[in-house]
Amino acid sequence: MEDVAERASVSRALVSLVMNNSPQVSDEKRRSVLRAARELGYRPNLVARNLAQQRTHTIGVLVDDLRNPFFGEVVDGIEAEAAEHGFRVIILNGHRDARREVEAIETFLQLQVEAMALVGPRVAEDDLGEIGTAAPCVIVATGAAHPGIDTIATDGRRGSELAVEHLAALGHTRIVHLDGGANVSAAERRSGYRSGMHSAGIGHLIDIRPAGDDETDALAVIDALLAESDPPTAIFAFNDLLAAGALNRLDDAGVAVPGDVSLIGFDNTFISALRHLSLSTVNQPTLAMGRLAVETLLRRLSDGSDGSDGPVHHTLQPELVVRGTTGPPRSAALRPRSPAMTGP
Amino acid sequence: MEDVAERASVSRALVSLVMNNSPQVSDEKRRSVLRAARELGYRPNLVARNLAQQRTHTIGVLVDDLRNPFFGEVVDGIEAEAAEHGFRVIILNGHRDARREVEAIETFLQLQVEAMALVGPRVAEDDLGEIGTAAPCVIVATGAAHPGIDTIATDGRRGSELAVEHLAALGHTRIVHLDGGANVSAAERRSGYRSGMHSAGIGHLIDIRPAGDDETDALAVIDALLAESDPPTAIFAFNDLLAAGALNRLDDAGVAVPGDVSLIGFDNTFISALRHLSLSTVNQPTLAMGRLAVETLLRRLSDGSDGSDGPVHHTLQPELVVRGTTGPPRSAALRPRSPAMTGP
DNA sequence: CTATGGAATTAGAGCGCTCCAATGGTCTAT
DNA sequence: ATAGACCATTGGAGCGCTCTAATTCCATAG
Repeated sequence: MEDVAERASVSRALVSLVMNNSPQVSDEKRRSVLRAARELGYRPNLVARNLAQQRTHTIGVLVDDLRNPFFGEVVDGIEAEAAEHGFRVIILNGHRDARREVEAIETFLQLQVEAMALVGPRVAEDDLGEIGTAAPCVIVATGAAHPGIDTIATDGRRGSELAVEHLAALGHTRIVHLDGGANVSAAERRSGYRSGMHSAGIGHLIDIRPAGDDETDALAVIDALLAESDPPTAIFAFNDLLAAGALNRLDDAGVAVPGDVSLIGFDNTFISALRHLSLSTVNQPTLAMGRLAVETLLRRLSDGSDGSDGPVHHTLQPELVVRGTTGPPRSAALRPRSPAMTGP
Repeated sequence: MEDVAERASVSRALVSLVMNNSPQVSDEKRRSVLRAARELGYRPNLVARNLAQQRTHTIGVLVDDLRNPFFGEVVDGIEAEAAEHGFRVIILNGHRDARREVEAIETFLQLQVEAMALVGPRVAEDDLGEIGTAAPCVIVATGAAHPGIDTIATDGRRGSELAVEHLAALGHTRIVHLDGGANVSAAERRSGYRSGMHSAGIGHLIDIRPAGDDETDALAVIDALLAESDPPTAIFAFNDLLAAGALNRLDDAGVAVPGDVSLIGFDNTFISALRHLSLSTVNQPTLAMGRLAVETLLRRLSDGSDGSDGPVHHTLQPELVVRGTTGPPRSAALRPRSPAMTGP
């Protein structure tokens, strides 16, 4: 910068003004500074600028798992909205691990991000402690597990109800829920499953199996289900990945979907749309969630409020997406020579 | 920091030493500084540290598309290796757009990253210009399109040959290649397809159709192929996503895979492993590529060499992954009443 | 009792930039 | 002619930290 100033025979301050394209520099000087900068290959040092300005114009985005396309879509929304407001986004990977998430958040704070969006975090509110309030922070896509922090979520309860209603309307009664296990959104979706079952008048058939949130988590549960004397006619899985895993296993076992068993997931990831899976599922408006997350953060930023005075919870509406893995129940039990159905 | 120093009644310099856990501070002082820091909720300011140190210990990773799980896996490898060497990784999203990639790289440089890994970039070497050499830079997963820069790639030519050999061994001769179009790796895979066809003695049947690198890019091409009087018996797609799109469309049209048409992709993304797709494909060792990328960067960093003195090209070996979408050719043409095969 | 060395600590300059207050210059109104 | 207003420009302090060289302190040797 020194050099640029000298070459353009102006002061460092003037170079700074040009670099921030301030309106109050003469065209002549501006041109000469820009030329000098180009000739010297000058590139402003953001580290120094951030320090001097005491601002970074940066939002930190923590992504639970870079391999899950669902999160990628949310991040797209975040980036779009952030860019429109002159914010940069840097992404850190949580690797599906609460401990690494906390480390990442700590890194964000040390890097002086102005706000943070945690996308699908696994860390519990308690473990977040002071760290989550050191900068405006919003939690995206994790449901109602963080009452004390701003959140953007799809109504997981309602989404589950939609799934169950759909299956019940098709005539299913023996509907099993593959539970998300340790995943933070699991409780909400589970409760939606419960209430859906009750509203459909089949509350006594509620059947919840702990599974997880990854393809591999489905294998053992499906094996166990198929080994039972009278397996369910429908399965509602915690998310698409789990459903995909379940589909694999059912296929292995020669069970037809939806002929023998109906299957529905959650998230409407692009994989569920692949024709050969053609998974019925529940859509989350990912892009809107991302944008809303940034809006919320920017509001906190301009308010100067830190969220301790009443957090904001945005809940978006899920949508049922019916594809090819749900259909009417089979008329006989899977194993030969068992009664057709157990429902009332 | 000032406050911490005062509270522990030591100098700022000593606090700095403690924060960087230098061995040459007495246990007594160290403890008292750490306590003061904890009590005040002190968090070192990395921006200031980076400026003072003239180092950031940061590697910038540019990802072509966050929604493609293939890239997520490469990044996992990069992060693992970087962490082992005390480097932080920050990720920027290229959004499948060369212009935004250049912007992202510019941002990295301004943020003073010490090195950059470009994962699956779309930007051509020429457009990179000076920008790519302002810091050590390695290009991952984009094949041989960047002769002047360090690269880590799977041998796309060999991979394509494997795919074609596999199809030829099954008895296919009318093998069409769905080309990656503007994607930088396209040329290499195309040339592998060519040489594979020649080695199989069916060079005269080479048939390349421009497509793209996304699911949606397959639709029109498949429609066109099916409308022809004698469609191919096998399709080799540029990547898994494209293959998945092709599979969708073939399915729509009631064409059996692999009964009527065999299909093979490239990348071995986790989606290809989903049982219901069960896509035959070519594996790239993603994790190893990520780690190797960081190794290469670190070597440049310690050498002080900037790559202009002979870039390094690492080429890893692809592997054929045979799943359920490839099989022997159909014995009759797809349309009734056409001759069975056109091969020699 | 002083010299010597080593370990622990500190003062202070400096990293590259921004931003406030101050400067000089030009123009208009009195 | 002079005061005031207004604009482009600049000097210099300061952002929070590190790092070198200097200083202090203590133990040991001469």
